[in-house]
Amino acid sequence: MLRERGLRLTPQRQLVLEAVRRLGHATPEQVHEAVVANSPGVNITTIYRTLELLEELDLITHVHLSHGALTYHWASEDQHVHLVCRKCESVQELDVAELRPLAARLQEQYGFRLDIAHVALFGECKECQ
Amino acid sequence: MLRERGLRLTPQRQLVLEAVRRLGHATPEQVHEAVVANSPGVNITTIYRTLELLEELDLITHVHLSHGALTYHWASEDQHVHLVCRKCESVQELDVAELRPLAARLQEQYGFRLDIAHVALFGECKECQ
DNA sequence: TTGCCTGCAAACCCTTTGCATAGTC
DNA sequence: GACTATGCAAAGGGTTTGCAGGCAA
Repeated sequence: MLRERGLRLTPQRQLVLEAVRRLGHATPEQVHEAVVANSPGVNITTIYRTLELLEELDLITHVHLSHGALTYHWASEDQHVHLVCRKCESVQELDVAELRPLAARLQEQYGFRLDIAHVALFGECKECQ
Repeated sequence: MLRERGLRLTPQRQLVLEAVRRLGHATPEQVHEAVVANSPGVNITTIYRTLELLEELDLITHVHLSHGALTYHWASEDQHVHLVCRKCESVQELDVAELRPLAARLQEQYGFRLDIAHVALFGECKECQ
């Protein structure tokens, strides 16, 4: 995919992609830690640039969990919605199917195409209530 | 309300509250601009501290629109959900009623109490599709 | 060899903290 | 007069940019 676009396949790019896939959900900093564990010296700047690139290629996506905390994950992984508790900060995953009715309604009524997997819903979890 | 809690009523606090109510949705920086327009010299630190305080008092709330951009708004205003277009960054408002079925379902099935007004949904708006 | 990628350092934005002073009660 | 709230300055976290050198093609 990279070469098709005239881009280059570098060790760093492979490492970042691998790390995201392995970690499941991870912030840029967590990806950095994981990459550095194998090959020290990789700069966090490269992590940011690579994450952005991989997202353009639709290999990964990101979601805003809270306070602007970005988490990236493998794009083809089972999609899910994130339920974020504002009290204990815990994150619960939810099958995207739960949002299908809403998505359909938004598309029909408002012409808005909901990016289901990009959604984070805030509230209060069972334990905190 | 402030005095009940042993807190003080200051011009700055009145100005911030007024600005939030008047602006509808505003980032801390926008609130700051609005306040400074009337009374220059009010520091942005005070804006942050006051916004936090007013939120504790349930006079205002905030929502994460994108990239960690906080926007505050008057708490008793008609509640609404935000539809954020990831392409053009536009924000559309949606009646919270649209999310009631989902909220009910989350409560029943997962014990998660959805904070409806705090939700921002990401996707692509009509124009960008 | 070409020119994209990287590492490094510094800048950047937004937000928070420490401290002395001002101002409310 | 007591003690909270403010302004100022500086630090902080996370992210982005500029630039010279390194490396894939």
